[in-house]
Amino acid sequence: METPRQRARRQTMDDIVRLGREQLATVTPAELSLRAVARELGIVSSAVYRYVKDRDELLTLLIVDAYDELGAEVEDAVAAGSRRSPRARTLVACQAFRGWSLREPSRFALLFGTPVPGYAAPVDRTVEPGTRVPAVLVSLLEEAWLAGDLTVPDGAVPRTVRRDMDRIRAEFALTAPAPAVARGLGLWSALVGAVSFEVFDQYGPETLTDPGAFFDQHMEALVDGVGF
Amino acid sequence: METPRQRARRQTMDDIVRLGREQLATVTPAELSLRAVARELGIVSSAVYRYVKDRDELLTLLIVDAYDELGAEVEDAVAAGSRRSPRARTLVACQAFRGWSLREPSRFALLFGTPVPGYAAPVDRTVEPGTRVPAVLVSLLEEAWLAGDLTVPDGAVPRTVRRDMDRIRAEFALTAPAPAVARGLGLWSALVGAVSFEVFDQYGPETLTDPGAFFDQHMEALVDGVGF
DNA sequence: CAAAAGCAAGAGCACTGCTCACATATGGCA
DNA sequence: TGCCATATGTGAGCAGTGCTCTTGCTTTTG
Repeated sequence: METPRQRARRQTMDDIVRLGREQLATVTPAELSLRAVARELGIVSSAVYRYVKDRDELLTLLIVDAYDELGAEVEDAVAAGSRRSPRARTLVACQAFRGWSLREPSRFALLFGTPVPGYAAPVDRTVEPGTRVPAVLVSLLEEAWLAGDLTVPDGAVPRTVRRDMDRIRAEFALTAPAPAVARGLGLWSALVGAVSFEVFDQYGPETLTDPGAFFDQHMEALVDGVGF
Repeated sequence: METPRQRARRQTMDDIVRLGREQLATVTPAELSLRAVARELGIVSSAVYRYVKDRDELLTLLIVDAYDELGAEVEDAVAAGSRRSPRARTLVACQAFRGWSLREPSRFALLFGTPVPGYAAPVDRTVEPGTRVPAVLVSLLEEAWLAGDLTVPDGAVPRTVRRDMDRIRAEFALTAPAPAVARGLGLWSALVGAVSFEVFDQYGPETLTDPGAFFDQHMEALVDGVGF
């Protein structure tokens, strides 16, 4: 049974995360303010430390929150097109990733931008939600491989890289060969790079009038490169 | 002739930029402190505003500084191997980019990470130095095209993208066709993405024991995809 | 030589994260 | 039911930040 106090605490925790998330809509992660959260919560600034140890603690909560929302959105998008080819669904995943990121630039920055000052995300809490999107990509790769729709790139893979890829293959129980996995990982970093360019306005000013079309084009090229 | 006062001012300006750069070695852009610069300069905090209008102004100075150093380093690396193929030199450029970025993570973050709060880099001062690296990539692409060493990807390019690419082609006086230029731009964003993953530790923990080898592998794949 | 312009100092405002001593409300237990 | 520990909220305070303004001094300039 949940005592009223526990219930109140849980609600307050939820409010804190919600207010933090709302704050991230207008402000970058580095300037996220605990005092502002307390203020909007109608509580004196020091009281918020009863719920959250640190500013870093709040960041961790928001990171997990963002990873989960992003992961769910990508997973849903992929699941919605479950009758299409792995290649097509991979493109859908990329578009879903981009969509969320453009809608939530500050939360994207929280996950993939400059890490905040001395903060190191606690591995045990962020790794699992943080791997949801790459897990989707990797499972689509595997699916394509099993269906015989994946062209394995030829050319030797350095021994060190092969070992790393084999570890990943074991972790995700993949049968797709190491070179393909390596390309998949490359796709992941290239995807984040492309989205990061858009979200952070890295393309020169006025270079792309239709960034969406360019993105789709780019992703198709990348996916082709993977061997889909 | 330079009056002593002008001379002193110039030196102080140089010191400010130098101290800022040194501060960036241990601290992320978001927590760069004007007061700290003033302190190390042996000056009271308010006096630094005689030289630098804003914290943003200092950021701009440091951005230009970093772009220039990075640009020079990449250009030098490419020039050093001037007898090699455009493809090989493109890979050299990527490696040089990665090298500088890993050596200067905080300055990399300044250029390619989360943009600081309300700060928008003044276009007239940052665009020129900021395009040095992409300019190198694009000139290597052009060189390969002129040498007949570039396979133009087939497949149609959406009209909007084609227009954007044509604008870039005009700006850089390129004869290489639009689809190739598009792939070149994609390479640029993928390169930044890959380096960003390393600098910001985006790959899971302990996934890559030999990130350099993976990077080289990945870049070769990307460069192949461009058509080199 | 006097006026103007440049530079530095110091106080002050508003904001941040975070700690601590204290007061009050709540819940389990005797 | 009454008591006592625990949970929660308060307010003051410290150290740090960016930035502004007044005040005094120094250098350059007309």
